[in-house]
Amino acid sequence: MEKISLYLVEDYFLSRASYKYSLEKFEQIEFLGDFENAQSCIDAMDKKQADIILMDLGLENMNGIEATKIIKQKYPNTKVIILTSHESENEVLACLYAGASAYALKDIPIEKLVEVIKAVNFGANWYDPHIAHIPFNSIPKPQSYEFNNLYPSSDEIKNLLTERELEVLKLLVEGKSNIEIAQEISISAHTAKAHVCSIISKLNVADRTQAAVKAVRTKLF
Amino acid sequence: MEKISLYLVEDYFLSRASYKYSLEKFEQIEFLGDFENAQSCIDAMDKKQADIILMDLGLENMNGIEATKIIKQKYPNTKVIILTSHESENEVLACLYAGASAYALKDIPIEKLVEVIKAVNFGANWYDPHIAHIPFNSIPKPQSYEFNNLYPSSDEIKNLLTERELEVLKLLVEGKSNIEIAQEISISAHTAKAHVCSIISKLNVADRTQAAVKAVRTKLF
DNA sequence: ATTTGTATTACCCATTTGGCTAATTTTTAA
DNA sequence: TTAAAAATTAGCCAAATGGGTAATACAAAT
Repeated sequence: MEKISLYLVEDYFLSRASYKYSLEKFEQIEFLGDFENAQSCIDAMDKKQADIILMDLGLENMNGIEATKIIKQKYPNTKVIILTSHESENEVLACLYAGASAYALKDIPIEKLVEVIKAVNFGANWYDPHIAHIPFNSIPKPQSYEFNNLYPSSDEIKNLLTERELEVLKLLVEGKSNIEIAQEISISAHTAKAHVCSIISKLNVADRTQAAVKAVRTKLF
Repeated sequence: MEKISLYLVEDYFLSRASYKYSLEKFEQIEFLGDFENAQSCIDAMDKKQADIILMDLGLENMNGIEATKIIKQKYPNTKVIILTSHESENEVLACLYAGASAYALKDIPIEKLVEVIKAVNFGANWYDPHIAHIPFNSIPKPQSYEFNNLYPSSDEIKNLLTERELEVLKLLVEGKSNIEIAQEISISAHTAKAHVCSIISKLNVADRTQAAVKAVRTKLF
């Protein structure tokens, strides 16, 4: 069985030594090196690519999120596992956006971490149960569970509405009232209202709030 | 090593037989049963829960998305792997929203499927490379990669508003009027209105539409 | 040349909304 | 125990909203 090669980025010396010591015991793992900052790891990657990088977040100079982004851009085949004690929603999402395959908290037992490494190497993702709700919550809610109208497609809306109506909808989403919309695009309040009525009717919703929510949900604006 | 117990839901008889035949060869897998419709599987789950359910999407009566939702609500510990030929973005997102742990396309080799089953059983997620960009794209783009200003925080709103106000805001986002909100949570229309006013004031917006947009934009709902 | 679709404006009317103040009860925290 | 915060209800009022119909103008398509 092929070994899984691995780099470790962790600024705290003792943690680094401890992980290295623990991980080297596992036969399936080939511990290629450990670094106290992200740049050293990137330099090492330029010479020899690892299958997996264990990445801390709180680092000097370049933080783990930026490092993950750079590494994934240069070496998309290398998988990054975030290994940190940070649990903030923002940091988790930013890491995943940057391309991390897994997010582990530092209290993870070493045996479990090895399982995560194997799963990630296979192509899976893994999120620590404490933060797993965060990526899950970023999945948009479908309108229903029927095949036909799961999500309103943004193209659908674009085709349904006229140019002018889309213009009005955009302002509506920005929170403008009918009168403000009218002023913005230099039409009468009556016209603005007519457009809004038309939008509401075409989108098949009850009021402007739902129209705005629908537009935002479909990533139209 | 503990075996991984498994149900299979697939409407096409030949596919079902083929998967059953193939999967039963693997020692780590305990094939508990196969069903041509989702309800039969749910009924079976009520008697004996499986670790993993392989779920087709296009089924008679109840489709695989609905089935996944129901199963995950009743048995959150059971993991669902979608096994289908559908590749539409909407269906993928709806499945994941419903709680599926993995999404495999039917051309997957059986050995790979078994690896997916093992990874999912461990707690990982897996998305077929053909559709992996879909959940990835649902992760919102951070404003920067600096720790401080990654995203406008939804925690901010959560802290600002009371429990009750968050409840009302959720209904507001769903497009409910004050009266409907009142009925929904069994309070008077006056109270519902008071909550909405308070929300508008606290979020520092002009009206309910802006409040809804702000909530959706910050991924609060 | 005529139809069609869109944009524009207008009016009427019932309902909803948002701002304001104020009182009572419940819950929570100090 | 007392004080503060939150939830509940109420009434008043001006403004905004949404539904309906309808007329005019203009451009594009048939």
